[in-house]
Amino acid sequence: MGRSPCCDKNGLKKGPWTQEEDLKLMEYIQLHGPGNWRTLPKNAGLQRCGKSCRLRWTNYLRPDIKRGRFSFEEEETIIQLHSMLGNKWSAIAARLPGRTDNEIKNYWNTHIRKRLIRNGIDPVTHSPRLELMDLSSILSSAQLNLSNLLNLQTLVNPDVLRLATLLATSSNQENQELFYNNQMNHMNQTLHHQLPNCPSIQTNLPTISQPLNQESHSQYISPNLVNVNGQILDGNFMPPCISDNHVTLPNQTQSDQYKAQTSDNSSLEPSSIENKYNPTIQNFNFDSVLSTPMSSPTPLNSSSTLVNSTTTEDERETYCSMFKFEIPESFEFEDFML
DNA sequence: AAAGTCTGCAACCGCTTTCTT
DNA sequence: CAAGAAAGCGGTTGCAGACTT
Repeated sequence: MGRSPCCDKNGLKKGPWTQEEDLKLMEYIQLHGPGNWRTLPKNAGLQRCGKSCRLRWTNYLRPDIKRGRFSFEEEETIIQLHSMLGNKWSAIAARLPGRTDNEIKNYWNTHIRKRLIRNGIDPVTHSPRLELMDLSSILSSAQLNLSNLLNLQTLVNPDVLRLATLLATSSNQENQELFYNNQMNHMNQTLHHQLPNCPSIQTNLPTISQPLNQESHSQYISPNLVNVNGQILDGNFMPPCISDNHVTLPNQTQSDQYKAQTSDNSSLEPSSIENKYNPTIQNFNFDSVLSTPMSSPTPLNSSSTLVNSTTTEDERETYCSMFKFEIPESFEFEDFML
């Protein structure tokens, strides 16, 4: 037969914990340690069920809990892990010392999720969704703020980067360099976060002398793995060419160019921006480019098979290209997954 | 200043997995 | 091996405080 019931639910207290209850629970755990939640409430003199005690301890009273705002690095880690693990909050929390699954879940739902949607990123698949994009917020800041959007997302999902490269056909060298260096710095940061011992990437800025057609685009941003100082990396990035107030789409005539007046668009209503720029976006066939055989990992959802020790070579490559770093052969996914 | 709305988060609920007998 | 309880987990709710009208 099984165990006896953990607690009689009748007459047990629910709702917010009082200071006195917290004190009782902490004192008891300091003396006896956590665990055996079934008998703990009775022994500690609490009118709560064991489940409630466990939750209170793990989410609030534990001494190693880090409170306060999430740092940029923590946010970035959450986004990366979520793109890989989905809503596996406990697995994500295991990678963020001092943070609880509940806290991460709340933070995701109240902050990160909303911001991704605002930036046109589907929070479930981490893929770009133009219909979700808040054009006004993107266009209203200086330099189109495109690099900010991309900084956060390109290392999560290459499709976003590919969208950026679609916008990268002017020949403004200064902006090419700016964006390229920005991307490089961010890539190195993320790389070192994942692989602390990996040397920094240093490559020369490729020169784009004229707008790329789709064929050369595919060639240019194909998922070639490049060997950088002995590390195999996905070389799938290139600098978009964004001039001060124009972004030129490939295969577009001058009249179709996506003109964004960065100096005055802050005064535009979202609807007027949409009306002004939608024709260009609609005319351009994103689907045809996105369906070209580039690095496009299958979007993960919560039911997707997670990386494990039986992960195939192809799957490894997929995850590599997703995050732009190599997963060494010796890497034990099972350890990672806890 | 009051009422209504929004936001953040602690805690609960119910389902699944793990463990014990 | 089966039954049933404990533990774990993710989704949801309810409330307090902040913000807006």
